[in-house]
Amino acid sequence: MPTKKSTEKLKAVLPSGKKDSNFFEQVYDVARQIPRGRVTSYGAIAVFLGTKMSARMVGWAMNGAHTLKDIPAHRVVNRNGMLSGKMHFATPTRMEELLKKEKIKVVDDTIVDFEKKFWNPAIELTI
DNA sequence: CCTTTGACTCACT
DNA sequence: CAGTGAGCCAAAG
Repeated sequence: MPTKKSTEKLKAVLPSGKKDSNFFEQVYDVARQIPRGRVTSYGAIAVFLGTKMSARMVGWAMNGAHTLKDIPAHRVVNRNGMLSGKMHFATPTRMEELLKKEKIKVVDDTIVDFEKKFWNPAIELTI
């Protein structure tokens, strides 16, 4: 299990320079592993992390992930498949375009066939 | 240290 | 069926 690799990255993971925040680490680790052309939801990641009720934290972590640029935050949307976080990108249309580049159809700020493109970390990563 | 907020979700009205 | 409220946890101010 390539967990060691994630540990290396720990040094630059947090915006505040705090490397003890295991929560953020996990969120970033999962987000990085989202396959191209697939998407997941904040809630799914939250469940995977064990804090299923608090998907907000995932979104908050994504905010920090924005600085790292190695995190495909555009592949993470809310449970409806709507690009709720698009406004947090450089441009509101950036997220949409990134998704379209990955063959993901986006209509009205919502991912088409979201359930079909859905990537469940709890299953794919099989903890 | 206490208050506010935040890219969510579920549930009740 | 749609809207509003509350719950959840952690970080930033």
